Order: sequence, then structure tokens, then C-alpha cells
Amino acid sequence: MNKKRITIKDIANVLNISPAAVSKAMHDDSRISTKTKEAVRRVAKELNYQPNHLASALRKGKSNLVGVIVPRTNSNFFSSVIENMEAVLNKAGYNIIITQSNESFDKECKNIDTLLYTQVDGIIASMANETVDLSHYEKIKSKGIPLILFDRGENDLNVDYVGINDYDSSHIIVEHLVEKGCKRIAHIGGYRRTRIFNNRIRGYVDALKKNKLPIDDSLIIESSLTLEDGRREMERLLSLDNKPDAVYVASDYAALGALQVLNESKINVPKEIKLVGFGNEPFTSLVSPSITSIAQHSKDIGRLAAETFLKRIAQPELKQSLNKIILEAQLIVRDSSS
Amino acid sequence: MNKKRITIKDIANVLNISPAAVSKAMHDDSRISTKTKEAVRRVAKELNYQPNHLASALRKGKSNLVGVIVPRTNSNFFSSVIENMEAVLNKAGYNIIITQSNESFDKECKNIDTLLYTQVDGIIASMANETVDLSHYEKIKSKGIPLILFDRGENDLNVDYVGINDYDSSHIIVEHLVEKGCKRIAHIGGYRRTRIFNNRIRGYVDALKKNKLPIDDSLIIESSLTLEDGRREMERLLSLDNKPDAVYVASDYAALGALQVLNESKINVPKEIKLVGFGNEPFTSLVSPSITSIAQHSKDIGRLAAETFLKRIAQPELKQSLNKIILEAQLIVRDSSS
DNA sequence: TACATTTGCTTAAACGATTAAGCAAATATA
DNA sequence: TATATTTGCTTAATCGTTTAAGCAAATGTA
Repeated sequence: MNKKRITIKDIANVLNISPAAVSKAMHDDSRISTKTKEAVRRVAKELNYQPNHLASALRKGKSNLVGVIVPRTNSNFFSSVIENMEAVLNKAGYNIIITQSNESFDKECKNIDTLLYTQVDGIIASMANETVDLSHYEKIKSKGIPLILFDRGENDLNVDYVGINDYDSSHIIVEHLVEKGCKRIAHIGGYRRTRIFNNRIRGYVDALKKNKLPIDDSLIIESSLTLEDGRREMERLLSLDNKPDAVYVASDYAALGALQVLNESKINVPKEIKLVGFGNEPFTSLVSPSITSIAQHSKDIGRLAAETFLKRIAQPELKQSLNKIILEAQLIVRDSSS
Repeated sequence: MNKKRITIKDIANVLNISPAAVSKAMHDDSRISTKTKEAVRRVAKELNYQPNHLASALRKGKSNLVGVIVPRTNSNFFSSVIENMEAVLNKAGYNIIITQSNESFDKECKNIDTLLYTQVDGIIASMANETVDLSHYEKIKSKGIPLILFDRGENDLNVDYVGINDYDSSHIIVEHLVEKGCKRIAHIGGYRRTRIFNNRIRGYVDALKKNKLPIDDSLIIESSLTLEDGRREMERLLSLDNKPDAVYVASDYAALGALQVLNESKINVPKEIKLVGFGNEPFTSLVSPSITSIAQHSKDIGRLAAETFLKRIAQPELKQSLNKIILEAQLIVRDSSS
């Protein structure tokens, strides 16, 4: 068993040159002869040399690692964002460390500590539902490490952001339902303290007003938007004397829960009640009836978040104004609303 | 802006002690007075000190980082495995770096290089479908870094493994379908070169034999098991003169594709054709009809893989024999087969 | 030929934390 | 009182790589 680590010193010894020369040869320094470079590369391969990231990152003060925090990876939106983000960052010589908060504030704090401790060169994050206190995000900023938020952001933090226009998305959904003849549109939303969910609620309310529909507080529900939440809140809506004729759910998972309850209650979707979800998860097209939803441009968000980070790293701090990239969402109409 | 990094040297200067004393105080060394320890902790907090992982990992020759490679995170099975793995490892002082291979061999090689370069203390992986050449996995072994495989393993590698009993799972499924009166059971499986899929195919064939059913090669299909593959292969099966009366699909995603085709073709599931999937993804219970599937104990697999790694790290190499943990799968019967 | 420049390296000091070895002062033991 | 032990630190080397500074030899220029 080959226990001993091979270092540049070993390569240097074989060739009778200094470790410094080896290091420079590896980095294609112009002051090293072609002959030496070739020899170094050959010996490195022979000895199965693997550079030690810890040492070079320590010396250079740069790890070429980017930390990513998502509420969960088990969602098509987030995993697609990550995939596209990674592609851009890899090309620029960065590797990513993915962490999940599981929507927990505590876990998110721990993840940030881990990432800072690991000396990442930047953090790209989407906030957990639970998160209200922003001090741990401030900590990232105070260390001068670039922070990019996507999807679940927060205006107060004053950092770069990439996401879709949630306020307008609600308008698009309400307009669509009104067009289909709906008069009592309920909204199963997220908690108002999360900016994106607050924006969806505001958009929903304003769109109702714009269409001269009354605002009924019993039709506006805040929840964590899990599948179970969707079930429970749908049951609540069905128990109302004056039932809604459409439900706009701010997450596909909760929409799925709602659909289950509707199907179980033998309520015809879309004839009796129309349903719209949010996020365009793959399963929305697979269940019956298929669920109308909002596509969030996950690929673009991933790419843009990565590019924003690279821009931030390239520029000498402070000079650059804030990047706020807001994409327009797209309604994917399916059976549950037409 | 506080650009300068705070190091133990800064703390040492404030207190007029040596950096070594600070380091020891931080680690609660018995040879440091309580008074000094308290002072160090206080100053560390005041200066907002963050230990530099690169430096300590370099010196200690241990990064307390575990690399994880999965084909994709966008699957309930893998994300559940990761979540439980992380819980165990965090408790033991390790953090994890998640990487996805996207089922690509090249990406998997790159991920391994990145992880080795990052000096992880171990790697826990599930192989990409494409992977046949195992030399990059041998590289991990040759460096003496613990490697644990789960779900998608490979016998030839001779490393620790955690997974379910795929061979037996096929038996359970076939027995179930035979019990329901099926006589012509088709199998849409993965490629034989991947061990788990080979085992499922072998199990399927042996179970048919055991039940005195004929083996029909036109009913055994190999594919990548994506949703699209499921659709295409189901269409092929339906075009046969002698159609099957049951289909056992080795992945829920492909099973879903098959179900879509069956629904579109107005074939009654389960009356005309029964369907069984594999993996117990959440959507299996959500589609209609709901899909019978095999639960893979993702939580246990995650936990056990982590524990196996910890055991491996704790023991002085070689001494320990191989850990092969094979869990018994569980059939979750739903509407598509009863 | 005399000097300047370029080439191709070497030397040595970092990066920040850990740790073996050592040492003086305080305390315990005989 | 003399010696042993314990306490509470310091010193200095080290992990593996990078890089500023320097230096001799080779090459170019006048």
C-alpha cells in the first residue's frame, strides 16, 4: 500500500531541481524551460502526483470553491439551478460545495459556518423558509466574501439577486383564471415574511383588485407549502360555505396535495374548481389532471447566479453596483385550469 | 470594510501570549489555565475570529470532509440518503461535499479528481449508469482513502457496500404478480453491466423459472430507465402480437412513462395489464392509478453508509474485513397491481 | 570587448494552525 | 530543606505550495 503522499518535493528530488521550479513548471511559468516542464509532467504522472489543494489554497488565499446553499436538493427547480450553475463555475475553474438547509434556520446557520470555515471564495444561496434573522448572512458580507442570492432572496440584505418576478407571476395566474370565468379565487401561499411569497400574495391581491374581484381573507392562506399543507388547506377551503371556484397554490407540491384532496372528494378539476401551481415540477404534467403551473427558468437562474458571482470576483469590490436580475415567468397551461 | 483576516496570532497579540497557547486554549488543552481559556474565547468573539480550515487541515493531514457522489440529487431516493448520511457524519464532526455525476462517466471522473484534490477524508458514492471502467475508483483506493459504495456498487472493486437485495426484490415482485394471476410478465430493466440492474434481471428470470413460467426474450428489455425510455419500451411491448399481462419496470421514472402510454392507449391498469415500479418515489402514490413499487430504505442506507465510513476511519486500515450490508426490500402494493 | 538583457533556475519566506519539546515557576512530596 | 512533579506557558518546526527576490549563465547589443 502506497501510504506516503507524493509532493512536489518528491518530483524535485527525482529531477534534482528545486520544489519551486516544479511548482512553476506545473503552472507553465515562462521562466521555466520546455525541457524541464516536460520532465516535471512526466515524473508527476509516473509518481501519480496529486496536488494538495489545502496547501495551495492556504498560500494563495483562494480556494476556488463556491458554497451553495439550497433549502433542499430534492426538487427539480433547485437541482436544475445547481446543474447549470456548476457548469458555468466549473468552466471558470471553480468547484462547488452543495449544502441543504432542509428549510431549517439552524441548519442554514451551520451550513454557512461550514462554508466559511472551508474558506469558500463565495456563497450562492436560496434562503430557508424559516429564515427571518439575517445576521448570519451579514456575517458573510462582513468578511468581504461575495454573496449571491437566488429565488428566495431578501431586499434588506443588499446583495446581488437572481430570480423571477413573483409579483407579476401572480398577475399572470389571476388573469388566466379570470379569463376562464373564475370569480372566487383562493390562494394557498407561503409565509409573508419570505419575500417571494409576500410578493406572490401582493400580486394576487392587486390582480384581484385590478379585475374588480372582492378580496376575501378566508381565501388567503399562509403555510409551509408542503404536500401535507396543501392537503390540509384544501380540506379547509372545501369546508367553507362559500367554496372557491379556483385555487392558486404557490408551490407545486402543495398543489399536488390539494389535487389529491379534490380527487378524493370527487370534485371535478377543472370543471368545478380550477387549480394552478407554481414551479413547473415534472410531476405537474404527469398527474391527472395535469397541473397548470409557472415555469421559473431554473437553467437561466443557475447560469446567471454563477455569472454574477464571477463578475463580483473579477471586480475590485465596492466599485460595482448591486446586480438585481428579475426574469419574467411563463405560465404553462395544463388540464387543471382549462 | 474589515478586509484583514483574523488569525490566532492576532488573538495572541491582544493577550500577550503565544499563538500556540491560543491554539491550545481553543482546543481546551488541559495544560492551559481556565483564566487564559476564557480570555482567548472572549477575544476570539470580540475580533470575530473564524478558524482557517485550510491551515488546520493541512497541518493535521485531515480535512474532516467527506465527498459524496450521486448520479443526481433530483431524486427522492438519493436526497433522502444524503440527508441521513449527513446527519450521522455531522454528529461525528464531518462535513460533506455533495457532487452529482448526472449519470455521466466523465463527470464522475472529474468529481473524483475534485474530491481528492480537496483532500477529503473519504468518499461515499453511487455509480453513474455509464460507468464501466473502474480505474478512477481504483485511484481512490490506491491513495488509501476509504471508499464506500451504496446502491449502485460493483463487486470487482472490493470495497464496502450498502444496498438492498436486488435479486430478492425481483423475486418478491414476480411472486406478487403471479399471485395476482399474471402469466406473461415483461421486464423493462437497466443495463446488465450495472450490477444492481443485472441482479434484478437475474432475479426476474430465476423467479419466473421457479414459478414454471416460460422465459421470453422479447419481454426482457434493457434501457437507461428514464421516463422517455419507459414510454418507448411500453409502446414496443404493446405492439407485440402476444402482449404481456404485467410489466415490472426497474425504475419508478420509467414505470411512470409506461403508465402514461397505458393510460393514453386506454388500457385498464391493473385489469388488463398490471404494473410494478422500483424505488418508491413519492409520485408513485400520486398518479392514477398509483404505482406498486419497492421501498429501498433510503434512510437506513444513508445512515449505514455513513456509519461504515466512520468505522473504516476509526480502524487502522487493512485489519478490517469488507463490510457488505444488504437490506431486504419491501413491496408497497398500490392500485397498479391489485 | 564591455555591458545589458534574458533565461532558467535557487533560496527562503510566507500562508495559519498544530504540536513535540522544553523551560521556569508553582506546588507537592519526602 | 531538598527534590520531584505539575502547571502554564513558549519556541520552533511542520504540513505542501506559492512567490518575491536574487543570482549565475547564456545570449544580445553596441
